[in-house]
Amino acid sequence: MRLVLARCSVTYDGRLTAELPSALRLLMVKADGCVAVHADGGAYKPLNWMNAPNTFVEDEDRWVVTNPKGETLEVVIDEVLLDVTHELGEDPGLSKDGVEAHLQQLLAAHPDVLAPDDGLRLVRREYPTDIGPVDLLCRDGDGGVVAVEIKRRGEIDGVDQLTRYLERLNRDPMLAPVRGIFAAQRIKPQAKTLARERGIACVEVDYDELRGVESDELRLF
Amino acid sequence: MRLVLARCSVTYDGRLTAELPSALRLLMVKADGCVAVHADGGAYKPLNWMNAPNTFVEDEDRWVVTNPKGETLEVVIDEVLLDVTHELGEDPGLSKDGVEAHLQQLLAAHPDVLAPDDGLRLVRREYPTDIGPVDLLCRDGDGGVVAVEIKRRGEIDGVDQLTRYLERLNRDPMLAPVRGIFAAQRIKPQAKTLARERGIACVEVDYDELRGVESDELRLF
DNA sequence: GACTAGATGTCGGGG
DNA sequence: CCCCGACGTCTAGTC
Repeated sequence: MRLVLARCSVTYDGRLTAELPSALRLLMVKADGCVAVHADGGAYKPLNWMNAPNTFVEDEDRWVVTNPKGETLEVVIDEVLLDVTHELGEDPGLSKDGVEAHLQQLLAAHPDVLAPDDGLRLVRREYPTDIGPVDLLCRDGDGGVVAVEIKRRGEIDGVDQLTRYLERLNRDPMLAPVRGIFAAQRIKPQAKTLARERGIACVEVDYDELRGVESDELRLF
Repeated sequence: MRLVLARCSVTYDGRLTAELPSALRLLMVKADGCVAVHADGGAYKPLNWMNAPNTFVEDEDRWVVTNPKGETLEVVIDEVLLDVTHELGEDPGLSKDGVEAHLQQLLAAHPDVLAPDDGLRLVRREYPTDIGPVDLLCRDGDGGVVAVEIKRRGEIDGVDQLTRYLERLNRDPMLAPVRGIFAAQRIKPQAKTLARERGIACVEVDYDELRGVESDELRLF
């Protein structure tokens, strides 16, 4: 990784055109060749950047970065305060926990939480349709089919997504009629309203409680 | 801005839980207090980060960053290769051109491009509804109302967005019936299919050609 | 503060 | 390679 603190101006020409007048900034060049131009603020997003793969041509006071898509980043350097290079090596990488996948896993194991009185049983996770997989497909105690869309945060586009799935599923005479459940840790009022209009049930799931149920069960063994 | 190259391990506990085992990384602390942990690859996105505002507590070999939402980033430092601090000052900022706003501007000036035979005239840009503004509202030669949704890239959620607007607009007896046009530089097949099912017209707009029309008109003055 | 829509979104998975 | 959905999305704008 190479770090350069420099007074520089930058132009990007690609998916859009953007310009940065001359100022002090950090130029970061990573081992994979990607380049980022950072100001001293504004979260982690750089002002300008070019992701790998790209070609890097360095002149005395000018960098030209181009990529196969024909985008260009040009840095004109007026003054250099720092220019250091270090090899960091491969990163062992990040392990994550607690995202939507885990919520889906927990609900797949405990579909009853979604509708305590309906006797829901899981048919399949990621049930395929021609427009993508439904998170959970279940049947209730009466044999009725239930499609479940799971989000960490329930917003209006999630309701649209479930609506599209229901539309497809209901064309299958083996499944129809299919009803929908929209499940999330928190569901926004607008999303609830839209769901109600469309006859879709909303369930707000308590993630910590669900993990509690899970660990209770483990404790039984 | 402070730049630290260090062998370190990192944990984040907040919207999710994430861990990074010990390795050489770049720690970047900006003037606004935000912290980013970068590996030597993987585009501009850091492995872990905490955006401002947050509180930063530094020990001999441990950083603890917390924010008002109760999220925590902890960095345990094993070895420091570099630790430099420079004041960069306020950045003059980025100027952009060519995004969706410009496309909307061009189409507002030339709605005829969207349906050459219909005699479209612009009624209003950003026509308000109770769920947000429609990009363009037009009338055709027969007085029929047309709602236009503009995207740089036409995808399925854009069709959903326009569908929601049409639903609202068609409740207004002064406007109904309202038909929809979905305009973008490129429209994905799935989005076209969904639009067709819903009776929404798709128009792929040539941005450069449209700019050409614009400059031709300017030339007439 | 809530809600909406845009982003050079980025990133990862599946066909 | 494109297509698609998730993201600690982030961010700017409106109400």
